[in-house]
Amino acid sequence: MSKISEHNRSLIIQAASEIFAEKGYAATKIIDIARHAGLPKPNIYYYFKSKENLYRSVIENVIDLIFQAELPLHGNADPATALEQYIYAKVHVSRRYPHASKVFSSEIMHGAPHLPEEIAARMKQQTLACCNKIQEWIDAGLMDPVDPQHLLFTIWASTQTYADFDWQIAMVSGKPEMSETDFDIAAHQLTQLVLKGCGVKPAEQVKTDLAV
Amino acid sequence: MSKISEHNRSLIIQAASEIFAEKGYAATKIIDIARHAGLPKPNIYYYFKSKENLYRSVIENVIDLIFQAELPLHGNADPATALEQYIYAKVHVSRRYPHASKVFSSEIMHGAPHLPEEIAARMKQQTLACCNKIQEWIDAGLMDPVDPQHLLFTIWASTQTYADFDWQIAMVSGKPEMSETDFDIAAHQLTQLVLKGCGVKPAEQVKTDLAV
DNA sequence: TTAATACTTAACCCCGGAGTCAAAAAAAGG
DNA sequence: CCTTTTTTTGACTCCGGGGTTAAGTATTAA
Repeated sequence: MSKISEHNRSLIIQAASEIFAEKGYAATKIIDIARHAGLPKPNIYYYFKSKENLYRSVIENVIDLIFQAELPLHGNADPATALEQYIYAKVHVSRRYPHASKVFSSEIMHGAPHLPEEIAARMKQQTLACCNKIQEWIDAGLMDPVDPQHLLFTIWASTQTYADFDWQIAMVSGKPEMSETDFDIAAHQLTQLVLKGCGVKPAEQVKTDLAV
Repeated sequence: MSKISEHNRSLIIQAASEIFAEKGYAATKIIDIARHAGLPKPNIYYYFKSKENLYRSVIENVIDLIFQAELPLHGNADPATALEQYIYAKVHVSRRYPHASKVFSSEIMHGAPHLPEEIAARMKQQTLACCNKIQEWIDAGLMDPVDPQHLLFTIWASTQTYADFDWQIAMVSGKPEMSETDFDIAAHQLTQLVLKGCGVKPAEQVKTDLAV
């Protein structure tokens, strides 16, 4: 794949992400993506054979970002640290890649008609791993016996909301868009809510316990 | 407005809600709504002049339901009771009117292009009232000093997620759909998370305090 | 019973957006 | 250089879905 091809492909994916996020799949016109990428329409068809195909490429791109954010829950950190990092990672995705978040949400909301089976399987499996990790913490007495799945749903929803419902947040708060600090405050407050709400022992406490 | 007109209108609104929720505005075909309502296509245009107009009617319908759920925060109950009822009301909307929830979310996610200015204003004003109420509780020492707006965002997101992301929840949990009990568990756990996470004093405590 | 109004229906129009194509231009390769 | 491959471009086709029309059939009102 030549330099120019690679460059144009990423230009198009980027533009497509934005337009798909803004309008949704059906309302998106290829020509709008083309204009936004500064290329003539047939180029889109040259690099990606169809609208459907382009959309799938965008989805794959987006999924990678989402999956990246799951990493903090797969290390060996204590629950307080892991959950804090997890929430920050999730909020970070909403801040840094709002388009990706919206495309993903939109896709899921409409029953994931374009999501490859294989990706769904990976999602399920990864979620299971997260639930197991949380269950371990519960069994070890490091936090209250909550339902891990519902806890995840709450974290997912609360963190993605800052990208997906940015319009509502802007309207309600009166600010046209959230600052870096606003995102940090949001992540911090959600972390506190989760840690305190689930009775998670602070990190030092855990170390001490294990040392004894 | 005759009996038959009223009946058909509500048939159409109902069918339209479902299809709009399932597919989104642009991907929805009027003929699908017609079929789903058991009526010929031109009837849709007879009762609602255009797709846009029908969609706006659906939105108004939907907004009413959403606004209904805000009521618990406007009474004089103590925070523990009010928040519990609020969360249950929100979850109830997701369970009972999943289509409404999705239509609303989809609309907001794409920048609310069809939402009348007047409704946005009501939303803002009502949110402000909720924030004030929470701030009062904080000032009265009935809960931790959290940011009321972010708390609301968390509650909105976490409750709506059960309607909006039902596909993901079904996939992850392995159950094709959530039972009544599942919804109750979800509402209960979220309530606990919020109450404990925000250090809300239990209802009895509040009464005692005021009595002293 | 009749006139007016409300509702239904089949057949139609039309536009916009997905997708194509063939020829030109530019890059790469020898 | 000339040849081959990649990329660009404007001008096209085609069709699906929004919206219309005009003629019909029920309902209502008096």
